[in-house]
Amino acid sequence: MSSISKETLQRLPAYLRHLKELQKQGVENVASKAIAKVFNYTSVQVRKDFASISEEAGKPKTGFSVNRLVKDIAEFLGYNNINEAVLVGVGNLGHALLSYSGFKDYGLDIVGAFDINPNIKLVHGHKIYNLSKLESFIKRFNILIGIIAVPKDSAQDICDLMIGAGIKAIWNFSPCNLVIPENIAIINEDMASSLALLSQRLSKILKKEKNQ
Amino acid sequence: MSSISKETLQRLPAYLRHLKELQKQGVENVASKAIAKVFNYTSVQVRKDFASISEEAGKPKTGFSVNRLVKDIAEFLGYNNINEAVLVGVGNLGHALLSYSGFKDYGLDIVGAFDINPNIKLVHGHKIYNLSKLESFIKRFNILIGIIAVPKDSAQDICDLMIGAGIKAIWNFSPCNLVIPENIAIINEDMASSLALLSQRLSKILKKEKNQ
DNA sequence: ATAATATCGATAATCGAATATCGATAAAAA
DNA sequence: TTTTTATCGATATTCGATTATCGATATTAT
Repeated sequence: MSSISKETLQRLPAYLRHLKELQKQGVENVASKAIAKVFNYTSVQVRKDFASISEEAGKPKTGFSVNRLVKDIAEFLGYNNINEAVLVGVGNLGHALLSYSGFKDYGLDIVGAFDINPNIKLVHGHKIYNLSKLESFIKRFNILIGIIAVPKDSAQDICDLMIGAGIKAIWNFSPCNLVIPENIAIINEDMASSLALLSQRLSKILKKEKNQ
Repeated sequence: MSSISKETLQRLPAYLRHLKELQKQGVENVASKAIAKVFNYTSVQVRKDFASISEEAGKPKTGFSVNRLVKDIAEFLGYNNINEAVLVGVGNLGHALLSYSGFKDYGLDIVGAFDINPNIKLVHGHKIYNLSKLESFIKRFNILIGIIAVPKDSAQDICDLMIGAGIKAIWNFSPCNLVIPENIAIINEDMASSLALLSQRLSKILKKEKNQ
């Protein structure tokens, strides 16, 4: 069935952002070519991406309905049915995550935040619970998503604790490789990996400029 | 020449982390199969990745020298010659980035932090400059990397300012699509994109469990 | 009404990355 | 010393994603 490619899936949120911007500007229709230009893709790719998530076809000479695309992408990404998540680790990064108001737009709601340090009480409207409450909280509210923002040395312990309590998907912000069973989803937010890519591209650009 | 694939490049930092861990444990040699198991790759992939960045071959029955791999990967990723960067936006996310001590290990040094709000003075040992100083700072110290951690509405302005001053690579943490000329490198740290992937994997897992 | 044009969808071709295969070889066991 | 075994590198294959091509069609212009 709806077997969408990983690559397409990852482009969708960016499309959506852009399309919402167009919507705000009152644009009603948009050609794949115009969108392709913004993102530096080919128009074929944009059309294929759209085709894989929307029933509505684009019209020759007119393009795609912006409203319809916004609706279909948001629907596909599940931005309408909110997922609840717990966050563990309310250090600098945890603070940043808790203060980010955009998650709800992406269908994510951090309903519980935990830290081993009981001094912290309230961060951006989120009450901070002691780590000892994590397990029962996850079980009681049947939470499926866990966000890890603790120092790397405790990340694996927190991960195990989460999985033991019933968490099925982990969003890991700690710079470490977590070992997990195979029926658990994980995304590592790996800054080192991004940075490697950026550095390489920078080198290429500098080399190019030199040779000109 | 050394045309390494994007995918390989992005796996390297994780390998390095793991290999350093092995090094700490006193492990001298490691088989590609053992590493593959940790990351859920095939051993062939691990070997190909290593082959693309190291001259040293692995030995049958023994595997690869951990020390040598650590040396070669770190060298390849440029973790020895540090890149200097400026950061703009010292809100919650900016705080988190400034407080992260790991960047230097990845060859990145945030040498200047800027904010439009002149009340902030010092964050984790970094003096915060007024945004008005950004351009001259970049020019004076010949900074090539700019980190954007401002609200999305001002991100494009900051981006333009950076590029105008000579920045060649942008690490964007704002949830928006920046428009840039083609001789500039950019990486978008797009949480919505990661989240989309995580949600999809979670759905798949839940569906699987239901059908069992 | 007819012709020109922009855009589409579907199919085919290309490209790049992951995986499988297999002969070679270093170390360990017999 | 000979055999077995774990592991490797190189090559071939498969797979998945991107890009190119082309005929069809809605709109606009003549």
